[in-house]
Amino acid sequence: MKLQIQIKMNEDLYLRNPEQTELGKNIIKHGIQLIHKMGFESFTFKKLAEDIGTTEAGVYRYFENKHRLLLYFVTWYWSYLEYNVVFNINNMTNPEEKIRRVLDLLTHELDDSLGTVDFDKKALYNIVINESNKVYLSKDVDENNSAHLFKPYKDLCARIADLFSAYNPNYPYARSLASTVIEAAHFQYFFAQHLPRLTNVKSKDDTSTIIEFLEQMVFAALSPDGK
Amino acid sequence: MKLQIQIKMNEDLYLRNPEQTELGKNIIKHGIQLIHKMGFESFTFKKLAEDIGTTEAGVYRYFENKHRLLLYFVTWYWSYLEYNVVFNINNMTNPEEKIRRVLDLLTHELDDSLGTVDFDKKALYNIVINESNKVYLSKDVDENNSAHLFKPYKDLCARIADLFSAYNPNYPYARSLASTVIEAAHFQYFFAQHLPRLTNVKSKDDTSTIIEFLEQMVFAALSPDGK
DNA sequence: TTTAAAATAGTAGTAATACTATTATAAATA
DNA sequence: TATTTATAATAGTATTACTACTATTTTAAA
Repeated sequence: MKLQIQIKMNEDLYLRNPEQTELGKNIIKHGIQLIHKMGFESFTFKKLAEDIGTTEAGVYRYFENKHRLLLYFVTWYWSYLEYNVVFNINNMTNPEEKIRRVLDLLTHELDDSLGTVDFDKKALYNIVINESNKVYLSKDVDENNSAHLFKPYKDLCARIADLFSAYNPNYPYARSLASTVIEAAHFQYFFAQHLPRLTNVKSKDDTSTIIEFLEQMVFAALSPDGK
Repeated sequence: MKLQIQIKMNEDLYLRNPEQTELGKNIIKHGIQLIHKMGFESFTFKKLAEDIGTTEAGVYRYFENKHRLLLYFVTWYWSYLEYNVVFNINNMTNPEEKIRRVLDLLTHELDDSLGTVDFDKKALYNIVINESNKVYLSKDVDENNSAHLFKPYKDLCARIADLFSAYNPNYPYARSLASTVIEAAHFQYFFAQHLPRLTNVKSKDDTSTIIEFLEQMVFAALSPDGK
């Protein structure tokens, strides 16, 4: 049995819920493909509209601008990942095992174990790697943050930080380590692909090295006798 | 005695060397101020030209586009930082002490110990924090990389990785740790300022926590008995 | 069953951005 | 002094990021 995944999105992310109409679903589906293919900077609502077979104004009725659409995608990923983390470690008792599983989830494309969606998860993972930082590295971080648009990212980070604290209650930088690990997982993948001198990861498919690097770093940092 | 700092920049970064004319120097000086004030997305050559008192075309004669100008600034920072690292650890013998000094340099605004420049170093540091990732998170990474435009970043990373390897020759992820630490230093600063739930750093002036976090992480990871 | 109002979609704009081509002016050299 | 040569300013264009308005369809009330 396969479930259809439904993630409740913050209503401030969109002007009209894209999940409720055919056009809306097409905006999501084709939007992910197009941003993935041409990169966020070259992506425009006009190109998206042409791709779908609607008008530019049609897209604008769903999303305020392309930044909001990107934020919608990235937020979906964060939410899905947190849900995936919770679901995966649910039946585990060993804190170390939980952390290993989380690092595993962070470095892999989203799998379909929880259910299916009607867009390209691989493309979405690539968007997260290449573009996700841009959603908060902007002049309206504070405004967006006040509107709780980054809540899923902060929840994910807090959840991982809690695992670190459970493993070693005396470790004082759980949140910093969590955000560092999330970002590093993505950056190491990107560097392996484009700037290999910045990493020991051999290729973009070499997820095992990313995991080994992160595991060694995390458990060393969390070690009670860590200097 | 104060020296005037001169950093040799890759000639592919600009159309005409901005250091050789008054207008060029103004583009650098006012460009840094403007990007810092309004953020890279809102920044345009037209606004810069108006600010300086020249024309848009005048700016275009020096830089191909605003991305290249940003890359020029970020590259200057990387080059200066590497020079600063070399200069600072030059007379040190203890590998641990060297690493501590590097982490210190990474988390602080550029100081004037090496000499003076005629632009706002504080503003440049903020640009690096807020915008530097955008120079490589773009569709033309590979092209820019082929033109050696990221060499200073890679050199800086290699230099830090070498210090890690000197401290522990058996550590297998020196490069990954170096790039992670560089990025983390900047991200933790940004998170403290805008998304505090993602960090244990209390405020943007709380550099000591950033340093303590990074030091603990680095030395734990590099520890020979690290699990 | 007609009619009005509400929702949705399409057309046609505008201001700003990111440039480029052309013309004008100043400086340097023959 | 004439003439290249270098540099700067003017005036464009195509594209982007929207918005206002009009047309059409759907829904609901009379």
